[in-house]
Amino acid sequence: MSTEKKVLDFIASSKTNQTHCSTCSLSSLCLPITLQADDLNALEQVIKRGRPIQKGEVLFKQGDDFNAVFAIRTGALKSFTLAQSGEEQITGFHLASELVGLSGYAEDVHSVSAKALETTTVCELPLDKLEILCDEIPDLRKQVMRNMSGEIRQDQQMMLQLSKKSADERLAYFLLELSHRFERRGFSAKAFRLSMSRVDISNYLGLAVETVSRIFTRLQKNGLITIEGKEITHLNLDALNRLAGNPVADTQCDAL
Amino acid sequence: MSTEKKVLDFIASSKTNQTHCSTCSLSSLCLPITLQADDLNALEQVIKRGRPIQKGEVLFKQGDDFNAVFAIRTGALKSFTLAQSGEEQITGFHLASELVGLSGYAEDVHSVSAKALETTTVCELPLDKLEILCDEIPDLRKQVMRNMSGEIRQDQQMMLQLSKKSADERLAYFLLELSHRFERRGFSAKAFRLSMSRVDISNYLGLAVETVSRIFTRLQKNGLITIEGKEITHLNLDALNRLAGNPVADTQCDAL
DNA sequence: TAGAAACATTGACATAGATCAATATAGCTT
DNA sequence: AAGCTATATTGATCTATGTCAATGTTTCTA
Repeated sequence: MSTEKKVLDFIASSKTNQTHCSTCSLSSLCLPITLQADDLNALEQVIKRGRPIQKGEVLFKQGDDFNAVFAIRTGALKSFTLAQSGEEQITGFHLASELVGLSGYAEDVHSVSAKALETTTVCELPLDKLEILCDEIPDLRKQVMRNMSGEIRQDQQMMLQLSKKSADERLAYFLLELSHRFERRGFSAKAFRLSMSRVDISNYLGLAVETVSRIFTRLQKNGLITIEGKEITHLNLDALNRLAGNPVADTQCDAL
Repeated sequence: MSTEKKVLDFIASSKTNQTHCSTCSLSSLCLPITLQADDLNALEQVIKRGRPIQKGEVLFKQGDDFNAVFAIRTGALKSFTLAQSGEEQITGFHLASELVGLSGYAEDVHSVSAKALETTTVCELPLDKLEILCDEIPDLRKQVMRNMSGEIRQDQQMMLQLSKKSADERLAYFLLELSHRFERRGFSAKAFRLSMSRVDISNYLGLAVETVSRIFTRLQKNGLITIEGKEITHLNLDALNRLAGNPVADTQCDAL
């Protein structure tokens, strides 16, 4: 621990030495990586702590020059693209410890906008500096590439959801994904707060708000979740997995 | 040109010095990059030419160890994920000069399968060697990252299509995307062959085959395309752009 | 070159989820 | 704390697209 240190520990609690969440890392996928102390110091020199971003505030906009990526320290963001026709598609929700903005790399401009879902603090990683470090620190390069690759995987999973799954399946998928992400960060898998609105959820899942609302109440009626407003107090993970079409060890599928 | 050389030229005609398609490159986005002659030689040492892959044959499978990525020299591939429930989602079609398999990076196993749509030849880039070169050649690292980032952008565009666009809009989008890619490679934007089946197209676009078939005939009836089987002989690009919801210089939108 | 198998088209009908409309609730602002 | 606005829920319809079924057309295989 004197020569190595988890990157997330650093990101999440910059300048301190807390060691919670030891399975997490810089990666949005929470891949465990470690950096040598020297490398970590180099990275530390480069990170800029931003002021808090208020709910609804924009961190960067689609089309902005791509000159930094951001690691979320606290709070949550959504990112979204705008079609020429004006339609908005939410491409992802981002929680603490995740990296946002990498999709801008290909075109030198951000390909999405990012907006705070609640008061959020981020670390800014200026691109020029990050580039240099990626060439100097192979572990960092790998980690950034893993991040990108993970986002591809995630987006492709979403394509599958959007093109093949029913509304119920999509909502179950959404809840389970969130649940996993909270769990990996050391929080409860069964109780958490939805920082995004119903409209955001429905936009993300390619559904109408009304549909999402109806499904939430139905899921609640059938005992798959307990929810009040944005507060989820209990997820029946097995039942939701069955509903989402994922394999579950025990019993057969008769939820809903 | 003695010290620099387009990478695609190399990939597409390995061991020769052809210089056609000067705007293309290794990237699936056809970003123009160049490598120093020395670097190019280093890359050349690493590339393995594979034997031709026959139509329907699998290049790699979801879950396979991730130990190489592939650059397509000739032909076309589709890549797809399988849900646990068995549903198949095509995540992309890949033409000559594109790079496939990068999404496996995050998990050390391929996250998709790749299958030939026609007889196809590929260059194999063994991962271990590619990794070393990425650390030695910053330009190559950047190019690989641009590739990944571009795939994210592309997948997110697809999410928008799947969740916000009508069947007609999706098909128009699909045709226009293909058209762009052919054009960038120096082929006609208005006439080309669809190497994938209607089933593949419908799977990719999240529609039923019947819907795709119906739309093709309707588009033809309305003069937006001329198509016979897999052979497209004329695309009305302006009208398709209007249909897809893209801005077009002239007249108003009353296609269809 | 015939016959089989895969692929494509077309029509008739069914339905999941969108849309429209009304009401209820939560979160801000002063 | 009252009032305003944004957000959420619920109900009643409507419709784009899926599903089922039948037929036509290519593309393989022997």
